[in-house]
Amino acid sequence: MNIQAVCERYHISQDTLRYYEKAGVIPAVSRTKGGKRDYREEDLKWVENAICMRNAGLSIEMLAEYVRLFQEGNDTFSQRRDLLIDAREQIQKQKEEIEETLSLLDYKISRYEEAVKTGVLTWDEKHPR
Amino acid sequence: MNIQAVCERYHISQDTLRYYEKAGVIPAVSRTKGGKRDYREEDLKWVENAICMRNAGLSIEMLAEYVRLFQEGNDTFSQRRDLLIDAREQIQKQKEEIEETLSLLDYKISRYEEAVKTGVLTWDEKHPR
DNA sequence: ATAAAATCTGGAGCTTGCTCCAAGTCAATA
DNA sequence: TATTGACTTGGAGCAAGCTCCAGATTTTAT
Repeated sequence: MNIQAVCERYHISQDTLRYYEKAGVIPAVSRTKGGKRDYREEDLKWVENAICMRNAGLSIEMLAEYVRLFQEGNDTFSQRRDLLIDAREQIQKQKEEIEETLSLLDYKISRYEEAVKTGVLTWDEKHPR
Repeated sequence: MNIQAVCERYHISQDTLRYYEKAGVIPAVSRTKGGKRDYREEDLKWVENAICMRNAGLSIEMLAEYVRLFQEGNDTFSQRRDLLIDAREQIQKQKEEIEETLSLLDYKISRYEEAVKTGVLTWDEKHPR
């Protein structure tokens, strides 16, 4: 599968795909004899993984470190586990920040729905701005 | 309340506080007659709000737009409501990405816990990398 | 065989969101 | 009153994560 097909499938630019490879976020992709990238099943799995983790907000650096450990072989299981636990903690915390903000937004939106109707914006004192 | 006390209370730098004000993420802060910032109750509410929204991942630009509408007065209720709904949708989506990644991470971590014990790393084919 | 389209590489450039710095002002203390 | 320390501003600098570009190579279509 050529790079164009991959970037269409995942709605990601060619530049970003090449950048991910150069940055080590995915291992070196298979090539045709002409030197063009030829994404195999395995490569696509790595691309999906990178997109998923990046969408959740994990850093390029962290993903590259995982790939580095992966390529180092079976002596790095515990380091990889620790890295993944670290990643989980990071995004779990982010999820909590989001939940807090969501509930605040829900409150504010309800106040604005009312304000749009009545022409008056009111805040319950128990709530922050 | 002076700027130092505020940044200590919220674990945020003086530079960031001044930047938020300059960027319009919070309205202009009250001043002493000497020209120093003097954060009143109202100012602190805005600071808290900015920190909460930024932590959830909302952009400086979006927060500044809200403040702009706020300062424009009561004719902007519906625009502010729409902006907040937009914000909610953004971070709701982000929360979903995180949840997807969390469940993938949980699976991978469990595989690595096992790998660390047994020396062998296995993937269930139903799961992605 | 040749033109056009796709891909390659290395490196420069861009955007966001801070972060740091210099030079000046204000305030409290010795 | 002099000095020290906190605060001010405008602007430069920085890190992350792309994004764009130029010039070369490969592939496809005519």
